[in-house]
Amino acid sequence: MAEIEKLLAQLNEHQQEAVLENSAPLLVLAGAGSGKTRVITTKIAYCIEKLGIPPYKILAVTFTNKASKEMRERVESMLPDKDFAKDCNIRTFHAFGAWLLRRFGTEIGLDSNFTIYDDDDSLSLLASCYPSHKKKELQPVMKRISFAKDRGLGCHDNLSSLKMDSTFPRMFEAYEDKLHKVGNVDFADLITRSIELLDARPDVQQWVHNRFRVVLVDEYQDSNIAQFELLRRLVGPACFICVVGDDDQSIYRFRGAEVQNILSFPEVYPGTKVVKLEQNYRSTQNILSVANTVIKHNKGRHQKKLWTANDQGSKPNLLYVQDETDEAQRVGNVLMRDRNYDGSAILYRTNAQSVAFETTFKRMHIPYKVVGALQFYDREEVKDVLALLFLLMNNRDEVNFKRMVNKPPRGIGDGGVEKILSFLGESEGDLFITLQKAVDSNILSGKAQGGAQAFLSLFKEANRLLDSEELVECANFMIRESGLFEYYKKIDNQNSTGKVDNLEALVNALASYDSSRDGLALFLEQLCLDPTTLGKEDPRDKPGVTLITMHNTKGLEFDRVFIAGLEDELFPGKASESDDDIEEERRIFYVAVTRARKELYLLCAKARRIWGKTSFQHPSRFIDEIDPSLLSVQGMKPGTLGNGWETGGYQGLGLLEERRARSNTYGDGSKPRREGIASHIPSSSSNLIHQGFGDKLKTFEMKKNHEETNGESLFPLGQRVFSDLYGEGEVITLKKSGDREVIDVRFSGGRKATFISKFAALEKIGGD
DNA sequence: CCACGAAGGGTTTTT
DNA sequence: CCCTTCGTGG
Repeated sequence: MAEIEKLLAQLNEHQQEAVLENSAPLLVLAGAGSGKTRVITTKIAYCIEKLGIPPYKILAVTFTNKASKEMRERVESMLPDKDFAKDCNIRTFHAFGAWLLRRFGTEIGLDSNFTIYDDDDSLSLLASCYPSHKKKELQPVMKRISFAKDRGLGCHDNLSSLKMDSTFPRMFEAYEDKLHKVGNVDFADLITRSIELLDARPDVQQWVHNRFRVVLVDEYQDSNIAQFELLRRLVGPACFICVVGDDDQSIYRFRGAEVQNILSFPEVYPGTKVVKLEQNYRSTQNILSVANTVIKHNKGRHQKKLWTANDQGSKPNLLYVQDETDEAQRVGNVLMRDRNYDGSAILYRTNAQSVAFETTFKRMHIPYKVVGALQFYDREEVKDVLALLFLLMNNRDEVNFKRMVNKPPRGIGDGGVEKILSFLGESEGDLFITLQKAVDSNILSGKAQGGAQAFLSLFKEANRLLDSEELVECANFMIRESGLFEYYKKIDNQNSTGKVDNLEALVNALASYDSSRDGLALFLEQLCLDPTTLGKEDPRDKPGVTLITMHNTKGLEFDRVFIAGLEDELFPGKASESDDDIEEERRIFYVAVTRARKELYLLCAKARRIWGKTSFQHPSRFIDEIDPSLLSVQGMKPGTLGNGWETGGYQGLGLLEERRARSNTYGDGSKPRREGIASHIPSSSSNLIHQGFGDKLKTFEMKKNHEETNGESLFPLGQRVFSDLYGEGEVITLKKSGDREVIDVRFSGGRKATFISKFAALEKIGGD
């Protein structure tokens, strides 16, 4: 009992207020590092210990697997009885939906053995509705379908807001029909069908209302409309609801997250009490200043004053580096100085960026762990075995049937599959009855006939093994009898890939589950909900530097944070076109910066290999948004040598390599360009470089331009200029991008080049 | 029906 | 750079 008092005593006034309020609906607006998770976990402890609420009556919802794991661990560490924490329903929104549907799905016609289609499977399903369409064409359609479902829209609703063509509702409907027929659900269904369930079955809703006395939602700013609708239905009249969020940390808009949810909460729940947490306990003042100056640039946000009583701390560092290898090396050097690997994290925008760090760190013998990357689940061989297991659970699963019926090849080609599936209608969707009928009718070719029979008996025996609760036996049998074992062994022998080892690892993972059909179901479900944690221990337990995407770091904190790849078109990403897109990217940056407790490093490379081609990078606009006095800068910004970013100054790269890289990147002009800086590079200037101008490439002397920028134009349109390199010319275009002025200059002889005027080594000539 | 080779095209971010 | 897709020859 004294424990809970101790926990409370550690909280500040506002945090305590948030923990102690347990009747009125509660909205906690919590800035980064303000102890938000601590409030939720303490609240859970308080509800159990002080208010005597049974743990199983508490539901705590998060949005990412990592966050829910984190929360569960923290609650466990707070409660004297570990089982209490286990009894609490601490899940992601999707995992909760799966939990509910597994219990009551039969009420809305869902089989109890449904499995969950991931994005790939969903696309395959849609493709099976439209065999003549290419997957490429269908992908955006599938994306829209998911998006619609995330917003709580069904195929019969008004979909005009999605701006799709008139065939879209039809395709949406066809997909939904098919999904119902095969008896599985997709990710969005975990939410939308839960809503459907609660609407269709008042008795189930009543059960839920009786079950949950307390509902807590973390990272509420990331909830989408469908999740909000589900939440509304979960909360009964006797249920206390508390949501916690920060509009500055909303980074899942692409998935339908609706910041509006946080604003309208008090309207939906009249009498809502609002508590604000504005004291940051995590970061130094210097780090917080960087975060604040950047997020200030967002227009659509609530003013709030996040402050800290912490030390000033050291100045955050900004490092300009040559390329991604140099980037990793510099980070490695910093790490080697004090060897605080465990307390350090490298944050990047895209998963692909981890590769450079991994290879460099291996070479430098720096321990590291990659968090969140699909390493195992993604493998072809693993997916194959899982497909067999999915099919074993649900014999209507057409996607996985098609994947495996002829893998490894057993004589059933596309034509054969077509013939088999023509019996689907008279088999009530059961693919094995379908297959049996096809075999009986003798319409398959000789080879296909034999293959079909083999596939049938494979599943017959596998089902028998599963029914006698020999799950591991069953999996091993399928792997060997299907021919996958031999198939992958051969591949392993040819190019020593270790695929058979992965098959073994998969069976090992399976072995820790109950040997029944239910055990298999649980295994598959956990796998679908969190594919990153298959067959290996939690990577966070391993010592070493953490490599992680910025999205995945939400809720985490580190003594030292490196933010890699602060370059235009990488971060903010290439597809960020609208102001809203940029604001979302800026929030991601804000989240990343505020993960750091003591030290912060920002990295910006001048060149980067993307798809095997080197492209020259431009510093991220977010760097420009930081007051330079807040940073300690090392290395030189591209363009500072006075020649724009096109014509040199990239020290450290050989001329040959540089020239080749240029011609690759800009030479053919085929690279799609978005609105923004890059699009202002005229293609003729690339020709100029392409035509062998490299001969004259040299490092130019820095020629500083001392004129003030002040948002004033440095060069009017038509300004005559002189360049040491090009000779006389005239400013032909002039654009502003943020506080950068970018000009194109045409020189005598027709050559053109692009400059940032602030840094351009150009002399004005003639009248002004 | 299948294996192999050429060609083309593609990066966000997560459940 | 890697992965999927498409076309050919057996």
